[in-house]
Amino acid sequence: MNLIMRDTDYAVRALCYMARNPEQVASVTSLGARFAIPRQYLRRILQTLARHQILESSRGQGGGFKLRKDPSRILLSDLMGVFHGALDFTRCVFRSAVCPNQASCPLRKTVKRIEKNALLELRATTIASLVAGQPDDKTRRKTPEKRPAKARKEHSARRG
Amino acid sequence: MNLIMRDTDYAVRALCYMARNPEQVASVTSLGARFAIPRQYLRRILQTLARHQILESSRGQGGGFKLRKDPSRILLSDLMGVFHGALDFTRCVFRSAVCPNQASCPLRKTVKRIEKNALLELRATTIASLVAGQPDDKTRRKTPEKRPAKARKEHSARRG
DNA sequence: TCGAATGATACCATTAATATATCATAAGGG
DNA sequence: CCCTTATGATATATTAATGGTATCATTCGA
Repeated sequence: MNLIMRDTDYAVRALCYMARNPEQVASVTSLGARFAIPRQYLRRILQTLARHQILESSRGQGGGFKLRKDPSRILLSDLMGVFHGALDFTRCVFRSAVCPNQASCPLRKTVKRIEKNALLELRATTIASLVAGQPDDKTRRKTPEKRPAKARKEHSARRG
Repeated sequence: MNLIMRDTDYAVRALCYMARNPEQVASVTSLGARFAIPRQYLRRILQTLARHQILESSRGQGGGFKLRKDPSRILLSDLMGVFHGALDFTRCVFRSAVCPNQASCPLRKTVKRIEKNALLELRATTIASLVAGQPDDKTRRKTPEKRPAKARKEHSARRG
């Protein structure tokens, strides 16, 4: 019952960073180290975002990614859509074979109402709004830079 | 991205039926046939509900299940909790190892807000309210009884 | 030309979802 | 009394989704 998946979450972090550092071309290696995200996984994520015109990429030495779209036009709902398709709380369960009276089914109506409200909020949340809601990078600098870029992913406490 | 899982959905159907037929002791076989739900799966579901004091069971010939709790006190959120634990849209993703600034993280706040609203609706939805929202069994009898109780589950069009 | 970077994509491991199967026990009916 | 129909408990199987890794090709700057 997870609303935001890991890939979406990782994407958000990387995008927020890029929004706060718009001039910089950020490489997967540096971003992965900074946020402790597995390199190859993050790489696939950013490549996907580039294919969707959200990022632009440059190859070769000194290459990496930067924003192509304005942060205020990158909706959380878009990102979820990129990685998992459009939000659909009723996928499968209410498919016609199982639930023949789709139109009237009150359970479906309830779920659809919840979904609609969730979608409104997800569309109102953008990279820009997330960055704005966050303390500025310079003000809260406690551990970020001194984290030894070691990606402690292995102990990956699931269900923690 | 499914809010209601199959087991919860199956449980809702069985419970709604029992709410509409309070005197009847319903066997897994009859319910499974009526709603085209796999027998053994439904059985495990109802056994779980019995363990949670939502149903009472009787064994042997003529046995089966009936409601123990009043339909208006069986919340949709409860059922989800029985099968999948309490609703938690932020499970795992925001665990501390990955998201160190849990308190301030604006993404987390957004998700928590969505979750809170969803929970309000899920708690407002009961077996009683679902039954009330549904046309009475006798009035809408179009296909229900003539469905040949054959459980067309195999073609199970996933992602449909 | 070397090395650091992405593009594309195939592969792998774990977990969750969705069942199915089985052994034991209980209870009613002939 | 035993057969059939039930549930109680639980182990096993199957499939898809999730999270992550590896690799080959290409690009580009020093």
